[in-house]
Parts: sequence; C-alpha cells; structure tokens
Amino acid sequence: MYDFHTNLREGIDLCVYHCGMEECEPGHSYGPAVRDHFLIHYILDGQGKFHIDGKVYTLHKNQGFLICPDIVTYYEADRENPWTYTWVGFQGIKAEMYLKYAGLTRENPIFTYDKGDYVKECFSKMIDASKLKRGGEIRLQGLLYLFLSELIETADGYAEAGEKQQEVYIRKAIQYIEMNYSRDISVMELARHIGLDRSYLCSLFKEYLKVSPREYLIKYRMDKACDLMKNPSLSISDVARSVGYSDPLGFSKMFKKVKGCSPKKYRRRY
DNA sequence: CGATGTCCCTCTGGTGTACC
DNA sequence: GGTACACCAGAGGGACATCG
Repeated sequence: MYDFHTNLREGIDLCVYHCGMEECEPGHSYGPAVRDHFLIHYILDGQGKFHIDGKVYTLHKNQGFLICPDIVTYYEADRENPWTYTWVGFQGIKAEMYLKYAGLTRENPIFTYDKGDYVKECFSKMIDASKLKRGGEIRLQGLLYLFLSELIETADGYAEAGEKQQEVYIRKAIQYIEMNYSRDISVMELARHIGLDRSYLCSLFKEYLKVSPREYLIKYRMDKACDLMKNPSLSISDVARSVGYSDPLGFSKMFKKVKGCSPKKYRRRY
C-alpha cells in the first residue's frame, strides 16, 4: 500500500532536493534529459532558451521555467548574453497542487516575477540554508513554502478565480486534516465536514494527490511524529497520543509500516 | 516501556449504478 | 460531468498476551 521504501522524504508535503545559482558560460546547456523531481529555474540576468514538448521559449531576466518529473527538457544559455539563474529542485505530495495554484504546469511551465527582490531573496536564503550544519533542511522547506506562496499570490488571480470546485474540496480536506490530525478523526468525519460522500472524496484524493484520504492522514501523522520524536523528553506514548493514536501499539505498527523502522529505532538513528 | 504476534470486528477504498 | 449511494473485499486497528 505504501511506497516510501527508497526515500523517507518521498511522502512529505514539500521537500527541497537541491538549490543553487549559476552564472552560465555562453552557450552552456543541459539535456535533453529528464528529472525525477520538480525543478524551477529563475533568471536573474541575461537570457536563454528552454525547450519542452517541441516548444521553444526564449526567456530573460525575471522569468522562470518549471521542469516536471519524467519530462524531457533542454535549456541553453544565450551565446551573446548568457543567463545567470538560480534553481530549486523539490518533490512532495503537495508539490504538483501548489504549482497548479501558481498556474505552473507541464503545458504552462513559464512564469514572470518582476515585483521586486522577494523571490531572488528566497533563493539567496535557500542557498545559505543549504550550507547550514543543523536545521538547514527545515529552513529550506520554509523558504520553499515562502517562494511558492509568493508565486501563487502573484499568479494573475489564477489560484482563486481558476480553482476548480474539486480543488476547493481537496484544499478544505487538507486543512481539516492539518488542524485535526491529533484527534481520532476518520475519513467519514472528514467527508461529512466537507459535505461530500466518502467514496467521492476518496476518488478526488486519488485523482489530485495520488493517495487516499486515509493514506494522506497517516503520512501526515507520521511526519509530525518524526518531528516530535526529536524532542527526547517525549516518550513514544506521548508522541503517539500527540498525533492521534490513543494506543502506542497501533502507532508503532503504523510507524514501522510507513517509515520502515520502529519509532524506537528511528529515534536512535536520528 | 516498547516490540511482536494473533484474533476479530470495524472501517476504508474501489467499483458499479443511478440521479440531477 | 458531477455527485451520491450500495456493496464487498481487504486492510486497519483495538484488545490481549508475552517477551526483552
């Protein structure tokens, strides 16, 4: 049922893989190649070309492009005025949905952000955070949220005006889970809260998030549990209760299933 | 206190169908 | 097309015992 065997980060809402900046040499290129995660480039200066699905976009300062997983792309710096860009590679359950809110898809992979230095500073802080010895991963995650929220905010009203009713249901469901994961909530209760049939809500989750509501809830709880376990003053029972499991046994069973090791071993390891 | 195993009832996901 | 409802197989999880 779960497929988190290769990388514990796969099921997380959003997770930064790598970030950086490059002043490209004239004609510097990458590809044609595919990525296994989402990758956004934001151009700070100069220009270049981005090839995807047979289309070629000529892009310049304050523009950016999205590369989706498993899609062949090619990009090349201009020979006269090569671009300098920053990039961030990320993955996660919510990545596709947030990108969609920002109006970014495989079909529409280009954006323009010329409302100041906010995005540029996000990237700069991400690069700094990636050098931190402790807490860098958390800060990177926070900065990625800030970056994406800014893209969504400035996405020409796409997010609210263009949001489909089904996406509203999903958003409400996720909000409900995030605010109630510490209680013993069920999918039935979740569906009732939104005013939808349980089966229909399930099919929407599968369609938009590729996981069932239950899987999403469990994954969310286990990620929270991982965070809580970093606090040595909390027992496994305390952590279990804090994420909605009245029975530590049930929590341990599920934790092992999702994370691949028992809570005790996880705590020792991290 | 936490891990492991077993039993058994409840809940969930998925599917087909019907309604608007 | 979007949504609700009924149904069923299988997974989830609570209760209990045992062990380290």
